[in-house]
Amino acid sequence: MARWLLHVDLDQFQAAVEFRRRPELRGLPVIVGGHGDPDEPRKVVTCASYPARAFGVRAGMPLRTARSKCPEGVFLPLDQEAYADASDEVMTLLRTFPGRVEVWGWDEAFLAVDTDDPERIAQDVRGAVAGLALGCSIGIGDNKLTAKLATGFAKPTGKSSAVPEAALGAASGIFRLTAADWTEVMAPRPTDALWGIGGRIAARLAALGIRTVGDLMAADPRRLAAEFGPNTGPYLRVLGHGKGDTDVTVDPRPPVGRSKSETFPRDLTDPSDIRAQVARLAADVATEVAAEGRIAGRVSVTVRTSSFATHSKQEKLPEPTIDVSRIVQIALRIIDRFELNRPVRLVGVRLEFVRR
DNA sequence: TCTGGGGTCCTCGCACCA
DNA sequence: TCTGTGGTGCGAGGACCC
Repeated sequence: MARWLLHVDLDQFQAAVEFRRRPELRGLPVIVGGHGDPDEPRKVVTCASYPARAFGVRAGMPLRTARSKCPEGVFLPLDQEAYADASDEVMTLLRTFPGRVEVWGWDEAFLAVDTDDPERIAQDVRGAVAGLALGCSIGIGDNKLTAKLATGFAKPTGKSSAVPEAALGAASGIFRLTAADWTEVMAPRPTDALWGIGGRIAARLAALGIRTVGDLMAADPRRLAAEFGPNTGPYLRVLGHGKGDTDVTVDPRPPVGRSKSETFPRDLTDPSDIRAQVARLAADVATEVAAEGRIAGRVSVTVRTSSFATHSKQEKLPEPTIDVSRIVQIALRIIDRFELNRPVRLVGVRLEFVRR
């Protein structure tokens, strides 16, 4: 029997959770984000239902833009608690299948299974998830990278502009991608089709004449190392060849840190207002961290100005602490090191934990 | 498309020290 | 004592992901 990785990705997750409690919204262009008010400035779309996507609405788009593209859209506020509960339901269900489950965010998981018929298991998973009144797409691969990319071809919308021939019949919501068909499927695609390569790295690759996955496969590793560093350079080439992690970690890794940030509806200019917001966020995040019994070893403060320039300063604590007032005091000391001479649109406070 | 919030990991420059 | 060098820790920033 062979080892397979199944990447399970819930479809239009936040919208689907809303459909469960408001079935009358099914089939409508639903847009979830912010407080559900499309007039609210500086809030963005978290999830658009497939009908809303047909209007050009996308995650990350300002709500105001979404409304101009889709005036008849139904705008709903985020309900983190409901999504967390729904996610738990799905992950609990996945753990009833033979195999190992690694949770990957709210709406994704990897399932490692030993089988000669991974499609059969994928169909069973889809059926079980449908029993929760949710939908999912499943990518089957020989590692996490191929499984994850396969999901993109299994999505109902046909996420990619050029869906491979084999996926055209994938109304089943399942697609398999392995080393055997990697070159045929992926080589003609742009480098940012790969999981882990975004717009910035794709642009830097393009400057080296590397535009497609096929180009990346043939690239000189020394040249990549010179451009991207001794670790990232060779790693990019490995990605290009479709090699990926096969380890599935059942136990969640301990978090490295916790942060809170806020973009204000209007820029802040008064330093005392900025200090007050930093103190509030620091107190919030420190209270949460203390409640979980974690110990902060480092405090970091981020400031984003009206021009979107983002700067952060940090301080390692002489003694790790869970004391909220002490953390607030340090955060204020850090914000006082900034030159607050430009309007500020966002501040954030991050705590990094001491490993125990 | 005037660009959220919460994460993780990597790189680079600098200071310090042996 | 002065200078060079290499390791290490820290701070800042970049990039990616959902």
